[in-house]
Amino acid sequence: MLADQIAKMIEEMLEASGGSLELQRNEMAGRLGCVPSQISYVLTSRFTPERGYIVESRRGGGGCIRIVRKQMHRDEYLMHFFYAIGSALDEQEARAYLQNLHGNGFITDRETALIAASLSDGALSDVTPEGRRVVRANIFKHILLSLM
Amino acid sequence: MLADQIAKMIEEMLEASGGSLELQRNEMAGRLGCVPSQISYVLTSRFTPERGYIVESRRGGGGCIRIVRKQMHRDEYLMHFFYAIGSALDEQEARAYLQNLHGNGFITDRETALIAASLSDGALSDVTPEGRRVVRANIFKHILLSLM
DNA sequence: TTGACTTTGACTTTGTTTGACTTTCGGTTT
DNA sequence: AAACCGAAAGTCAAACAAAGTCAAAGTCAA
Repeated sequence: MLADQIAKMIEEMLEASGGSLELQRNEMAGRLGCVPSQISYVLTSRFTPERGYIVESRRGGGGCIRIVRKQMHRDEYLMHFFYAIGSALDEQEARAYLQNLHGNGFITDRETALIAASLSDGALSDVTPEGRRVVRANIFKHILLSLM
Repeated sequence: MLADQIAKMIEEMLEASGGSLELQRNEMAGRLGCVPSQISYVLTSRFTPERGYIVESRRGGGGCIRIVRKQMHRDEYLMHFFYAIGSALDEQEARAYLQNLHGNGFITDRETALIAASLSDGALSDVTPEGRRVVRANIFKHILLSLM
């Protein structure tokens, strides 16, 4: 399957470059003989935060896509959290996780306060109460990845 | 990319001169082999107040452009931020502010990465694109509060 | 045969580069 | 002075160069 080939190729490039790389969507699509949006598809379906990847991009002339692989096995503890969080989370649960992280020395005082602030109901007051729990889980997971 | 090269060059000149400098648009464009308005473009797209720069200029014979990197003091700085962020914010703007905070030593590397992660489009992907900008501004403001 | 996953391409959004035209400033000429 | 001139910088829209989005169509396994 096309998508798998592309994923494999990106994986190899990541390997060769030690975990992070920049590519140009159009250029890559040209080399592979596929439409550019196929690259986008592969990135959104395979290189997700859940699987430990961070993808950023820039449009316009000279634009590009940056892919970073986070070392999962590096810290099983954080990964454990990552999975424990699941897809939704309320403020109390989030605080509990934070306490735990803090207590084990993964994050500083300031970082704890800062993360608590960004996950608070107040900060997310523009999201519906139901969506809020989902958004909170997502933010938390992105933060965990950034700490690895 | 041309714009990035120019930005880098100006950045270096600022560094070498300790934070402020004067340049001539036409003369600089000549040296770089680009049209003068490219310099203007770089200045308006990169050397913005959000990123902590002040740009002034004088037209006419002997005219020039003056660029100053400003560093404010903590209190007024954070106040200013609150105003500046407003009620909605896209990811690019958020990054610019973050870069500014980091550059002035208000937040560490880790904190910068962590906040960037929590404000990223990825982290907020469950919110509609429009709502996202509002939520992002709100989170950012809560984070700033937690830093005071 | 249905439902999840893939593939494609038309259309949108964002960012860059260029050049023609305008405005402003300082000096010179009347 | 007032008018004029040339040397800056400013403005703006068009052309170009990416990446993003989305829905329709295709594929395949259960």
